[in-house]
Amino acid sequence: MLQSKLFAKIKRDIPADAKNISHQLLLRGDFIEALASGIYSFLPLGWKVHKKITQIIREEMDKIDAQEVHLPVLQPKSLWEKTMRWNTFEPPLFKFKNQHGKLFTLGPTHEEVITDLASRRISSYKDLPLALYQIQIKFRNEIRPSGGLARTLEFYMKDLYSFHISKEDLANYYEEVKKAYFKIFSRCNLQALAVEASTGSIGGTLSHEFMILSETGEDKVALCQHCNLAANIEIIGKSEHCRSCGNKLEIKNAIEQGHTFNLGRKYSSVFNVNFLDQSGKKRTVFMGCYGIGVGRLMATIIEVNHDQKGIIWPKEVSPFDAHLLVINQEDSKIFDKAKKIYQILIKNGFDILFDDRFAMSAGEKFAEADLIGIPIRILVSKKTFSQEAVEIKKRDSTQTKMVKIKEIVKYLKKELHV
RNA sequence: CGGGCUGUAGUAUAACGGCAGUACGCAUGCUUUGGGAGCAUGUAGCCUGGGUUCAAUUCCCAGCAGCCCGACCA
Repeated sequence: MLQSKLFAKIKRDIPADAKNISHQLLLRGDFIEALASGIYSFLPLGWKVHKKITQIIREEMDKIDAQEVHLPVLQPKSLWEKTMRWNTFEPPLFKFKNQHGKLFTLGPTHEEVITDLASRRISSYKDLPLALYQIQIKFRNEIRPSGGLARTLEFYMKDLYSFHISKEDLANYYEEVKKAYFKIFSRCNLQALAVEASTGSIGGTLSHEFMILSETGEDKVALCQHCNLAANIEIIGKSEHCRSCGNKLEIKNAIEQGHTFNLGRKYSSVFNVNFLDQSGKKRTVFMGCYGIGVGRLMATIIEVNHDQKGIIWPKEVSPFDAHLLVINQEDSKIFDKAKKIYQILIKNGFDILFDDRFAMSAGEKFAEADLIGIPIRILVSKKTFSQEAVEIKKRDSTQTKMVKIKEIVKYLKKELHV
């Protein structure tokens, strides 16, 4: 991608309305733009990152044998009355009527839809276990959206639902999902912590929140260094001591980034998701559901991975593989060399942002590159031209390194592990 | 929804009861080019409605919008 054609207006000033560092950097780098409170457009840079994150999630879901589906956002009232959540779901549903006066909601989650669907397709123990997921937009009528992408009224969520013949089978799968979640967060360069949590509007018998420790987090988690107990402070009450070993608890700020629920038979019994076991006896399935907010994850990655100059994207979620900059480009030989290097890189399958812009000082190009945070910067200049090389600098380091033009492809393959 | 704060150009801001200013951006030209360049000429703005007043961007009221705290959440 030529940066001269990129749909992005990178801003030098910090937007007055943004307080969170991730919100500031997303706006300055023109990854997103607000339409209204809690409602954002994703611009090309931001949407590329969003797609990278969903790709990681897809890969990890596929590894635990979950199959991707796409369920409706528009959901009829009747479905929500079955679970008694039409008037009780928190935050309240976005509700409206169609032309015939029939009531609908914009789905804030999909337990009703998926369980209803499963009820017509599961009839035998041979149909189980089953895991279905989607990465899809959710609408939540929050009292107060905040922090840019941290809490929005509409956002993409990966929601996974699993169906099992027994409590034990569900418990085993639940652990597999937890492992997949840790993998997803670690690929985003985040350290996650699974903590015991309350089950809220979703319900069920047990739940874990996936917390990313961060000063800017809105949640507080209690940690026991002695026995590794970790819980949302919501569920430990006023106690300052670990309930399993009595050690003093440590309280830390964290961002809730995912939530897994053991639903038991809460939904399956309402929708009659039954099957015949090997002895021909009718039984009701056990269910789990598991969510990750994609937009919030994008913000959290920035909260944890940035410096004073801007974002430092982990390579797996970076909008581009590398950022190619040319300076001293008034010398057409140097500009042509940079163009040639760009061609070589894209021919080898790399996704490159090429800062081909003229009439822009070197300092400004560097500053913008640091702001948008692509992990590898490749510079072509007067100095590198004479050496038949490029200068490579990683975003998270101050070191630079000369790499011969002939060696660039090899170098990048090694760096990006492709 | 309760409490607080704020609305001036694309962005960040200043001043003012009497012609609205600066910086960045953007456009054009010339000069510049290894860490947010220089000069010149342009471009573009007082959230909406009502009230007070000779006169309101400024003061008052209402509305609308945004942010922050509370609550809730991925």
